[in-house]
Amino acid sequence: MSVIAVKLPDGSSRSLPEGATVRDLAAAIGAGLAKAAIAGKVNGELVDVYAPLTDAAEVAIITDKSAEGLDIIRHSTSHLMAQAVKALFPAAKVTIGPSIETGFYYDFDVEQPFSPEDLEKIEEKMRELAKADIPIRREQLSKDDAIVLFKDMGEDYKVEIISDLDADTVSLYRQGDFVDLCRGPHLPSTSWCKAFKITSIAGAYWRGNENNRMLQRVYGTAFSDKKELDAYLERLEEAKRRDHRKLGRELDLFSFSDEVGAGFAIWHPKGALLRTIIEDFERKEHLKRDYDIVVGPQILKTELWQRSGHYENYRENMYFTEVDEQGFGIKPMNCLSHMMIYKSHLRSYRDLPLRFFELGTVHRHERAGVLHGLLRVRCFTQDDAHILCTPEQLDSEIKGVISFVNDVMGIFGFQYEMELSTRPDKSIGSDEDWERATNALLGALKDSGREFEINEGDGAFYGPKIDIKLRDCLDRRWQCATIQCDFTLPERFDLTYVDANGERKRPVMVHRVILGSIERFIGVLIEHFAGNFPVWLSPVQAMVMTVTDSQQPYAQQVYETLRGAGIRVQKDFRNEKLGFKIREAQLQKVPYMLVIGDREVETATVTPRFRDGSNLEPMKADSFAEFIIKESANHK
RNA sequence: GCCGUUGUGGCUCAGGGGUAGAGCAGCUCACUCGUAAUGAGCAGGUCGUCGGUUCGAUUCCGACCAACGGCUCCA
Repeated sequence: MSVIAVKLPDGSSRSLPEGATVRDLAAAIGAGLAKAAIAGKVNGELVDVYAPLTDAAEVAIITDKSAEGLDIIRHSTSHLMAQAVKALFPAAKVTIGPSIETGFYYDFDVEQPFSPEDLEKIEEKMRELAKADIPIRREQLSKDDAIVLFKDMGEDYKVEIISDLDADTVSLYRQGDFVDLCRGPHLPSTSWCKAFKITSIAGAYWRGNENNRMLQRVYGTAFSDKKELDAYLERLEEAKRRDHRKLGRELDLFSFSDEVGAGFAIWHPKGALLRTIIEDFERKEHLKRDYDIVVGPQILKTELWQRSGHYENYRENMYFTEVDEQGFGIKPMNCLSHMMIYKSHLRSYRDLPLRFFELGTVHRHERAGVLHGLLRVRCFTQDDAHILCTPEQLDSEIKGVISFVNDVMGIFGFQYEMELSTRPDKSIGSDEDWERATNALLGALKDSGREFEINEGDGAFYGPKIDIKLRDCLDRRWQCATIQCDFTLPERFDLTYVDANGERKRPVMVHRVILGSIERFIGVLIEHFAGNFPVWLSPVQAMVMTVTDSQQPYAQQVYETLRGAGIRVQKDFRNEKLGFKIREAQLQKVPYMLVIGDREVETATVTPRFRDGSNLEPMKADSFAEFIIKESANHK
């Protein structure tokens, strides 16, 4: 019998008998590894443990410790779920079932949508099949044979997928009587699915196209062991506890009302104060960076929207009204008035760049099913700016915005990632303009030295964009900041400036937001801090509370001193037990509580108690005010 | 917009073909109290909206509205 030699990741090589598989290799290295091997990577390609090795191949063993291993576990678990569904509902047609970031899903075409009880049955069946330890084996078939096979089984979707494939042969995976078209690799057998849970069910269009039939998508998650699964489920619970819709109500920040209308938040005093703090911060930061604050109206004539292209491309998202037989569009974006401000003067190249900043409130008619708390609303305020500059200034302006984003994200304590989105199908403007704009963004991204991704066809209709996704403390990503190039609007509005030679030139425009929508940003902020806002953002920074009625006069003095110093302070002089007042302030997540008892009255001090239960040293009320002011200035 | 689930007092939830209950919050009274809930009493709902079935609907049926979980779309 001849012998082959394979190379391992550490550079060493191993001799194996011809026909040896990945599993054999793992066994040759050690019994522990053989037990942990769920797949292999041969010459950079993932394969099953049953895959035979070839001479001189570079081989790595994949275990459940790696991201690739987890991916395979999830993918195989989705197959296990499909097997269970076919066993319980033979009429169900299988479609696709990939692993995703948080687990996996499988889409089924069924006459009757699954009920919660069905899901329980499916999960139970999955356990049963996993326990049976059914081997999962790969088969290779010609395309035509595969089509016949799936046609005979009535799996029309699989037939469609295979027919679209550009290959002569396809691979199948068989586990018991269940067969699925799949590239693989998969786990050695079903018993390797050890820790999984079906999490939810939802409708999903076949191939993601809303004109197609709606399928039933069953979501689940899987991990290499129970402990990690439990940790994930606990994280879901934590996310639920932090849900900004729940905290928004509990902290009395905002609400929604049927009578007001879907997607329109109403801001209660504490929420409105939080907004104001953020908005004041933004004005200050923009003025620091040479932006000009501007303000435009809420509705503008329909003809203006026609001229800008919004009427053509964005009409279905806009609200329209009529006043004195004149049509108006409620603004879904702030750019138009900024354009008109630019046009109000003859501009020189010496004026540029011009940076117009507006905390602009916009209305967008979002489809009913997409609304979600503050994260997706129909009326929101953007920290919007339009930069008008010469083509030569474009690069440095974009870099300036990226650095602005970096500063602000640092202050709020968010990590972030950047993505470049290119020209979509529905768009306006010439190919040359698109290319120029895309290159400008690409150049700035490369210069930033940070990693970024490219989303083909994801740009706005008027230009390419950089999207910035911040990452919260639960590692979730949120789209907030965006930087969008626009060579089209200056053209449509015939914006010009006079260059050094006295010639009329066309400026370039950049739309950009830093926080994006104040609403969405606050939603993210609430969840990120679980409502425990840092002192500089807390709508109520301190609560003065008395032990008994007798301390009221002094407590009132403390309250007035702090109010006078600009501290956001409230008082609780109710005739309640101290424990009760502390509990309430604690639930309201107020950072500092100032308990005023006889001790404080006698020494004319306050003893600040932080919401984590720790105390500061007793101090005079004005020292406490200074302390809060200093903390706030440092964005603590 | 599409699929599924849900809709009972401010909040969390029970109930169910014969015109509704609990806890918390609210109000009143007593207690004057030192770091996460003092006690007692009172009040509060045309059971999401509009139709239909029925002697009778909050309960059954239908439509609409809204919320929730997704899909598609997006700041």
